[in-house]
Amino acid sequence: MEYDFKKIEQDWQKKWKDAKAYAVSNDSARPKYYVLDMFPYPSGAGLHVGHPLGYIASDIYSRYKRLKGFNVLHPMGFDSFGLPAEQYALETGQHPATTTEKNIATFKSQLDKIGFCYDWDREVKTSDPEFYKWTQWLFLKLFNSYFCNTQQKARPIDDLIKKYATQGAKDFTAQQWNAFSKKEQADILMKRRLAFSAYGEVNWCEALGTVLANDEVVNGVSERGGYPVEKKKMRQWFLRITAYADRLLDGLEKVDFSESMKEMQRNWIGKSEGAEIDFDLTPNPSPSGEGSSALKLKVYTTRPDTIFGADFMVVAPEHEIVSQITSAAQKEEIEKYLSYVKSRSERERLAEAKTITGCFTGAYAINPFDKREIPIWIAEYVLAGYGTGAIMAVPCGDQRDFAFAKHFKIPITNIIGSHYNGEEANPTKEAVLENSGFLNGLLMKDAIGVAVNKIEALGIGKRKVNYRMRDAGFSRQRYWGEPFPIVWKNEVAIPLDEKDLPLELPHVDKYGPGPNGEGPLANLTDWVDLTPNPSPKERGAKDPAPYGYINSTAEEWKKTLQFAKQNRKDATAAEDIIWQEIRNRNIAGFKFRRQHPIAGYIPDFVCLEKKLIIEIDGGYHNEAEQAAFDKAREQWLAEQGFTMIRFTNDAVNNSSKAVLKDIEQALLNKETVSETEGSNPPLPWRGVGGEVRRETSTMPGYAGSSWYFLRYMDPHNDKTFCDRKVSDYWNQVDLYIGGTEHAVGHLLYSRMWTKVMYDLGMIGFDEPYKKLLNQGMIQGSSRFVYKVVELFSKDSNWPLVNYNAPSLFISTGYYKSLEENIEKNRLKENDEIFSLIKNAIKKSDLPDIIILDAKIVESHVDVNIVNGLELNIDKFKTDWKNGEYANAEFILEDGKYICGVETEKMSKSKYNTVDPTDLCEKYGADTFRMYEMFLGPVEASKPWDTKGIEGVHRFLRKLWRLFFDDIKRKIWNEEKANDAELKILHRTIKKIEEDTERFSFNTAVSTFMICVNDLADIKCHKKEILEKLLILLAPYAPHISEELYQQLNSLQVSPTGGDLEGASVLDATYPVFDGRYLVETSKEYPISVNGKLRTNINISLDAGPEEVEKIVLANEVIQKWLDGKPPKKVIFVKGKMVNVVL
RNA sequence: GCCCAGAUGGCGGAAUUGGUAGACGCAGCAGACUCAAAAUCUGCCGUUCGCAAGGAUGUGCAGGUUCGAUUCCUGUUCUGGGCACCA
Repeated sequence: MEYDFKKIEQDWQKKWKDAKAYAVSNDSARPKYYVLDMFPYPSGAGLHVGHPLGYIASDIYSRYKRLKGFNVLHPMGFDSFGLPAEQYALETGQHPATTTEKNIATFKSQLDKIGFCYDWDREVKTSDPEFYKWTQWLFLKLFNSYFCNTQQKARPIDDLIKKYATQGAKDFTAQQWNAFSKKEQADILMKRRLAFSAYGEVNWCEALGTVLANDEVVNGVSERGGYPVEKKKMRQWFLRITAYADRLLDGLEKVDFSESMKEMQRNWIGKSEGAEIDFDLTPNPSPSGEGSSALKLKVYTTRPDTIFGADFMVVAPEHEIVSQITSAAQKEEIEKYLSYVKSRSERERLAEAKTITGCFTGAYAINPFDKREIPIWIAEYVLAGYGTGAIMAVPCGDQRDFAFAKHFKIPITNIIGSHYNGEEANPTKEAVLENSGFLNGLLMKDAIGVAVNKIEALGIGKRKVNYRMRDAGFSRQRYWGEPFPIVWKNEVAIPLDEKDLPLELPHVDKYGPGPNGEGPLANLTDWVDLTPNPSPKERGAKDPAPYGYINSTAEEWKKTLQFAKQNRKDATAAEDIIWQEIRNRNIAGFKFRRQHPIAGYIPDFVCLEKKLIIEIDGGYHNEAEQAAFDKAREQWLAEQGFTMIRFTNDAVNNSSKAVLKDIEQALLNKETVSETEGSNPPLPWRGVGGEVRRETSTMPGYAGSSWYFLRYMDPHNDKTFCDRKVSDYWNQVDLYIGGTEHAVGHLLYSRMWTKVMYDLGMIGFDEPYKKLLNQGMIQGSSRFVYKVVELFSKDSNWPLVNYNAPSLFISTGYYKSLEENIEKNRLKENDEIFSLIKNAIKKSDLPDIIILDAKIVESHVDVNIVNGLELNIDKFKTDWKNGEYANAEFILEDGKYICGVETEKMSKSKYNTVDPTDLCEKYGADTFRMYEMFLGPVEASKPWDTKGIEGVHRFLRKLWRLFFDDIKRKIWNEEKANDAELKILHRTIKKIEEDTERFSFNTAVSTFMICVNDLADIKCHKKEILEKLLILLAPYAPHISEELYQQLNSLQVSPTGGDLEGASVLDATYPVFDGRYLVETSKEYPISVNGKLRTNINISLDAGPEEVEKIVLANEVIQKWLDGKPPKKVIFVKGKMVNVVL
């Protein structure tokens, strides 16, 4: 029987699905194990071979754990909010919800083809309202909590409010607190909330009217369009992650992450201990001034011991003190510098470390100890956000300060004697201080404490622990993210009630930015503005209207909508007659809406395009009260540009034709208004207050991913984000697999959220991930072709040939030599490439002219039409770029077109992506899974190369042939296995188990190969051996293992499904290793002389040192090396080796 | 500039604790089977000297520790990844 992987894989994927083989219960007697992958962003490009690397590893481990008797949770979902979908929407007009849904479907079908054991019933999607309802809910928890410094944990903000109201705080008494206005109280509380709002700087691009990410800014201008970008302060949301800095550091001790990963997080948090020192300033911006001004400059330093070496101060350009201290003389310079800095992104300020820039303010600080006047500079290398935004620069001890001093010719004070050589700074702490007043003679590291003590004693500074980490910016001026459940009322943030969640992301038609740098949501004025209607009185109406037609609050607006709905149901006969006629654009092609609220009013029919309202009036409109209301309403609507025509019920009942004629005439008489204007008539309260607005920014990508691992546990719970009993059962993620690119962002945020949830008693653990395994990045291997575009002659600068059709491509070897030759200016008429090009382009006038230069364009070509390095020319002609090069000509090497290669990031635009689905089609999922693992260690990054996949496929076929012969016969037997066979089996069991446990999947695959090779060599077809091998293999190649296991045991579950319990290899009993089969009595010892292997001798393992030495020295090869002399020493490591030292 | 990781045949990689360097696979070469192809099987396969036996050499480079180093130490070069110039 052939190994028909297609049929086997299709069948089993269906059977497993039907039997719900991967359904996971939250209730099991077995021990739990939670394996999690970092969920993907469902990009439009679909899955490429880089994605599944980690997924296959986690799948193997999950299946292995299941065989070992664990209840394994191994879910998958999608991180489906994000910028790319929004960008795509901006370009194509397709709604992100639509494209995202489509992309997810593609991803899922691609994942399913690889045969993962996900329980899809637990799928989560961060953009699903059912999911982000809880993201918003958790945000409210963060908003309603503060970090208690005494208890070092999050507590409900209500506790703090209670405390303020009863005991007050450092800055105010309880009495004062209670007297504060709501706004004053809110502002104080905002400074403590874990999710808080404050002003933060963003990259603002005026021309695009939008906020840009750091990497969208290049050289101070926008990446797209090249418009100027500057910093702008905007209200933003933040998470107070800095409060958790110490606990995030401490937590690293108890998790199993790689050391480098922990190191990265430590560096990010960047805890440092130092001191804040207040420096007095000279009153006048000149060194001759005396006394001190009231202003002080607060600097942060980790090296207070070097204070006597502070030759200048550097203040961040954004620092507020700059404008206050700048001298008149320096004002112009400073302003010039400030505008330069404003145009620089933080990333640029970081990247160009070599350029030294700065500007003197004209002001001087005073060294508190020796009263030396220290010039104050501003420079972009000091950031406002870190420490105090100001440093004391010690050029002899800090390389950056040194470079700055040299560049601006600031004299350098040496405080470390011979440790400073004048050539470069020396950041040592081991030198003895000189020129340092009261610190003279002290070792620097001892002086730190002495200096701080003195500073504190003088009251000019204090010890201070600082963190490099800043609070996490949590808002984005974008559309495709979770809306904030926040309403702003008179500048106070009011959280939505929990029962109003989810606050669904409203639909928009346009994805461009809103006004004033706000996100697209700001364009939805109806959605944003919740300012209550003015009361009828405020509006000038004489009497309150009946039937709630005029509303005063948002709550009443809701009622209006309900009213409209009810009105539609309760339509009069006359209304129905008209509706039948005008619906579906039946009257002159115009669209009418029925009972459509316009602000607080509900007209019977309205055509928004024409701003035409039709009222069909009953008798009560004659009553005085109603008539007054009608009048007021008509007047306001007229102000908004609406025309109203009225008909009585009777008129309609008597002659609907005439009524319709009138309506048509009215439509034609009026001008059409633009769609936006028409569909969004301004509400009556617009401009009256504008005080109650929804938050229009959305949450960033990491919001959902900060807690998604909990939702998998209890994905359908509509009472809470995750039931406590359930999270107690599943507890931490035992194994988390993902890339290093999330080392700091995602991992730190989700660790913080977990700690908050733990503090608030919502879950029972404060670290989300017990063990983290980093998968390496699979890079793309790009292929290039080289097209001749222009050739230049010796005598002219003009192109001799503008070579376009037919296109000419030259093979890489020629391209390389051509490049080289042109560089050396020695391309000769008799060069091979010259005549080749000549022949190819068949230009008769060419021979007289020496080609001096050629313009050859390198371009990507799809890796999938290249075999190794050889371009498939036929496919290139037919498939590439829609046949653009059908008539192309090629200059070949040895009859082949060899492509250029480069390793780059895998990306659709580089045509270097390989679709796993294609490989699964061609070789099967089992082959694909094993090949990805066989490629190398999971942690290692490597370029993708499909070349070796054949070898793995051959291995599976060879396995198949242990069970079936060429003519489809089963060839396994029930014979008892002999020692040799058992030895192979148990050696394999041991190695596979060890390798799987240590995630060394590549060596496990080669172990399987060795095992199958060995069994084939000795023609072993015994069920006793083969069955156990299949169970070992099942996590790696589940389909073939299941098929053969079923055949071997004649199980065959019905294709329509049913219970697989006990009948599937998925739940077989994992073979138990028995060391007895591997016991050896002797070993082929390697015998070295002076560490160099000379021979092997088979010696009993029982043999002791003396016996071994005797045997070895008697050996003729060793005798030869000894040359009659006795050895100096014989080293014997039992069971390992022997080394004879001469 | 700073931090982290890595460097082994033509290629991907193995060597788990300092103990036979190159497992396993790809590619290549030679052969068997076949009319032929595919598939399969067998052998060879770091470099170099040698007919061979055997020797020399070899894990980025230069040193060191050791009876013995891909593994440990020092320095160095290059490659990849990260970064918020963090005082």
